[in-house]
Amino acid sequence: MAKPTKANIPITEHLAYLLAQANREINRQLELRLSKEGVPVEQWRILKVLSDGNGHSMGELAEAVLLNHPTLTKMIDRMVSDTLVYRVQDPNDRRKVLMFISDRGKVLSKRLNSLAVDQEEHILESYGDKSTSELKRLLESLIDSSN
Amino acid sequence: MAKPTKANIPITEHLAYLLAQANREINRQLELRLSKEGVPVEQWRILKVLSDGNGHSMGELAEAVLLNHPTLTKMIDRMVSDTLVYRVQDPNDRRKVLMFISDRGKVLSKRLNSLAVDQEEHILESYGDKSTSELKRLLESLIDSSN
DNA sequence: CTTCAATTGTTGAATATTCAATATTTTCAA
DNA sequence: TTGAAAATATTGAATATTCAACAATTGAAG
Repeated sequence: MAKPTKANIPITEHLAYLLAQANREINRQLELRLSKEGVPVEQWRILKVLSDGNGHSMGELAEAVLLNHPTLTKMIDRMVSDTLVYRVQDPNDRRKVLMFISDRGKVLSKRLNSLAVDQEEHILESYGDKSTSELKRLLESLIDSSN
Repeated sequence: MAKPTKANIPITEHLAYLLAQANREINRQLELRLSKEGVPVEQWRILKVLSDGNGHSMGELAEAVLLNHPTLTKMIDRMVSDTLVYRVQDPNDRRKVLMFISDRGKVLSKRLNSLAVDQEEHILESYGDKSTSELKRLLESLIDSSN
């Protein structure tokens, strides 16, 4: 007689595993490109978010760049030393710190962006236009459905 | 006149970012479930890979569970202390160490699997059958095209 | 008003990961 | 057969991340 339980799924069929694997691979490629500027992926994200020119609180930023608070604080400390960003106390809520991108940060951000865009284009070539946009759509929708 | 360069893409449209975000979210959910057994996601992966009953070398295992060698070595050290897995020197190539799952490891692995399957089912419900299988297909194909 | 809970960010200690160096074994060319 | 190079795993030091505690400010109830 057949077992009532579902057949054992190999790890390579778990969505969680496929996401981790794909993320690892794409991240590795991006890391490699950004390393030409000696910048970790997280700093690219931070600069990119701040490059709208607005002030962003640490909490908001942590959420946006997928880092938890203490890790972000310490990374921002380094970026402040490198004069890529700077802190301003929020005048409307003095618990908050608003982060801004510096001129130097903007210059670097532009160079990083073209490296990142290079990668996107490389993916489009090898993986295809259609698959890429479909994958992005599905990922967005997965993220939405998880909240 | 229009700029010849591509318009600045927001970070939320980069595939690398969407993958990181989705991975973070799904991983967090899985982590939460596995925490009922006090086991990190990586140990679930290790046990799952080893639960075919065969010996797997450290290199092979590191690749399969998405960890680099030194990290895996140290995690395996802990799992050996917990008697979930054990090391055997490969008789055919004495540079290698073959990892095996213990009986205790098998018992734990089964419990972890149902937690992981729970999650898959939860995703199927909220995200849909069709989207899930399509997403998996696209992820596999992205991973393939990256090698 | 006053007080107490919630929010925000940082810090220091504990933990985990990574990098470079090492040890061992195997492979392979001379 | 020998010796150098490659492959495999581990180690220890350097880095990075996380957790829990803390400090400061705000919000809100009484």
